[in-house]
Amino acid sequence: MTELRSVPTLDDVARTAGVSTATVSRCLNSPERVVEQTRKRVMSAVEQLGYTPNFGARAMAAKRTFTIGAIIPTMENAIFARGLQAFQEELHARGYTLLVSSSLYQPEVEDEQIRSLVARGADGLLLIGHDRDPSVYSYLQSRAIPVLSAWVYLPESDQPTVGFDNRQSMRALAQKVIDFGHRRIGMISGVTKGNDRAAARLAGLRDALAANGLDPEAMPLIETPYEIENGAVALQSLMASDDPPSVVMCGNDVLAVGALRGARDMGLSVPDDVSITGFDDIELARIVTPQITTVHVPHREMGRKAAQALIDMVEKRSTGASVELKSTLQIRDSLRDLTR
Amino acid sequence: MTELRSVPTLDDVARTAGVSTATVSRCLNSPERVVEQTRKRVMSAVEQLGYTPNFGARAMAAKRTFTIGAIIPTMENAIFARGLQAFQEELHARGYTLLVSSSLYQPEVEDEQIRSLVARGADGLLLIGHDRDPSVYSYLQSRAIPVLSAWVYLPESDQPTVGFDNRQSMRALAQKVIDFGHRRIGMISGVTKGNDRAAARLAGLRDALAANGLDPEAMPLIETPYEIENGAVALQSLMASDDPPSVVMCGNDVLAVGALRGARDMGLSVPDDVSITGFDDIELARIVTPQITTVHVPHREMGRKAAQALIDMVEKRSTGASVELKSTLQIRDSLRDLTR
DNA sequence: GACCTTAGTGTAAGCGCTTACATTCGATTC
DNA sequence: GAATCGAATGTAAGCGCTTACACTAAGGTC
Repeated sequence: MTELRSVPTLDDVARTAGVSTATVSRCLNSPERVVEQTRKRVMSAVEQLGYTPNFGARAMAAKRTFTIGAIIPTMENAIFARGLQAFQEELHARGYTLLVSSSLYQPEVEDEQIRSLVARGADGLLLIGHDRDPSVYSYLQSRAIPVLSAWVYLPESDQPTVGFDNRQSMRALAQKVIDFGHRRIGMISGVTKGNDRAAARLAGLRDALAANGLDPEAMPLIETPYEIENGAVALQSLMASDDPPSVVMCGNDVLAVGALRGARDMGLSVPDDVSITGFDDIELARIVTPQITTVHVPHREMGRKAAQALIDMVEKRSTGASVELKSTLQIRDSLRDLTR
Repeated sequence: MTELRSVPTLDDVARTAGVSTATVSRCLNSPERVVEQTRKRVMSAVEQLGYTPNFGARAMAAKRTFTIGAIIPTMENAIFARGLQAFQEELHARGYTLLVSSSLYQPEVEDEQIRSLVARGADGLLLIGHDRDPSVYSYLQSRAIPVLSAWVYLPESDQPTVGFDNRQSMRALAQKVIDFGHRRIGMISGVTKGNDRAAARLAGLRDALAANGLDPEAMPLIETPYEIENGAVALQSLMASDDPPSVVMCGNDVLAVGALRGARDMGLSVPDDVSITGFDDIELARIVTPQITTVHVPHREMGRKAAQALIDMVEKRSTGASVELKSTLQIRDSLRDLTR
């Protein structure tokens, strides 16, 4: 039965140690400014009382929180997990704490989360993608809160970005697909509205088609939220056509895995009856059979670089330059080479 | 070029609206106590200034944050994602915000995160599993912060739990495996130290062995962190034995998927050469080929129930009763029935 | 020996909010 | 018409912390 004494405050510690509150605060925040003997006394009082500083009070007085906020579209699939994990590790190593929320791909929810993180005193914010209402950026700017957009690379943007060129990457993959002799190409894209990464990937595929004399407008296309089940349904609908595609390119690996299952459920063999490609190179892509041809994104590196860049901005070491990462093609069994 | 005026405060709003700060505060927190006309004036001032309440100040004055903290072992694989998502949705519906951190399965890190969440004013805490240093619980108790342990069901514990009986569930699966004629059973377990769920699953398997006249001590066992790669390595090591098991039961689906890949890489066919089982029934289990026999855990329901129970505790409607959820066996292709 | 440093510590003014209590004022009651 | 009441609003005291500034004492300097 633990007694329920009230939570100890700085004052209690000061009284117990026989010093002023200022000294206690200094012991905690810049110990080198306090002489050893005093510090020991204070620390043992801290220990004895089980004191933990009140974060809100500290934030209010110091106007710093050493907290970074991140808002990702979803935690449910693995797209962001690895990058975020690396982001978090790097922050931790630099003495910052990460606060995460998920927006469920809904701009209004994201808005709310941004305000909530700001209200909580986040020193900086990591957002995914860059396409959002300008008022969001002006709100953050008026509060002098650094923002970094990740998972995209847009050097010409006002805001710094850390990521890769989604459009170019998809274009490269599509070029490979075309080089393999595919002409009837279908796509299962993520929802492009409010999602610049999805839109860029779609655009990249169209670029490749146009560059090879194929009609981008004629391409069978289904837009659907990033969920496995949706990939399965979409594939079946594409393959039900009179002139089904020889390859279905998916907006990400989650859709691709779904497409794979869709094909299997339909009795189609991949890649003999239809080829499938993904994007992101999440773990899933190498686990399914056949393994999925995809675009490898250096997620961990992106997370780490994003953390570094954001901290630099927060600590005023830079105003934020964009960082580009290179994606690479991962050609695996789910894509058939028709030229051989 | 947005001007960088300083962040508006309650005072600014009050001045703009020509009322006192108390009235503004009431408009925000209990609007029904303010007459319509005043409220409108205040709200338009809020709008006009782009005012957002300062969370720290609010928490300090009100001693309530409407924030719940959760600490999960990892975000990197999907084990907790679905349950947490449901937890978050339910909290949101009830007006609470969720703060998540991950402990990387390290008790010291978890400790630190707990203190950090408490310092941030969390009204209640969700933890995974129940096996931790008693000082953690007494610390929380001295601060009167409700805690709920999830992913386990331990009715006899001091603390409320919401989850299922890991031991019994694994025992049931093992019984099925034995009923299918398997006698040479190997296990790839998660690290049991500091992880009561992993330990319970291992114990459940041993229970079943003993109950069927098999020697629990003789069972080949590898303990390894929950990662796909580790599952692959462990399986290969188990199968390299002179008398390899006919079935490898894994501590969770992540290990099982790894084991599956390990078998494939070794040229073994599942389930003809070796059967594999998992635990959790995450999406992965149904995506791989063959689909994995596993224990289905109602993750979403668990998340929802946990949120309800925790809020009830925070709002003093209950002191927290444990809730048991039922797991169910999912027999799929990765387990061979040797009796037919 | 008077004066200046400087290191170590204390004093006290906020930071932005909520809320107990005080005040005001129009409506109701007799 | 005076007394009473209650609804709407205002006043002001903290909540727990950081930090600018003030103070003290011990060395150094000339």
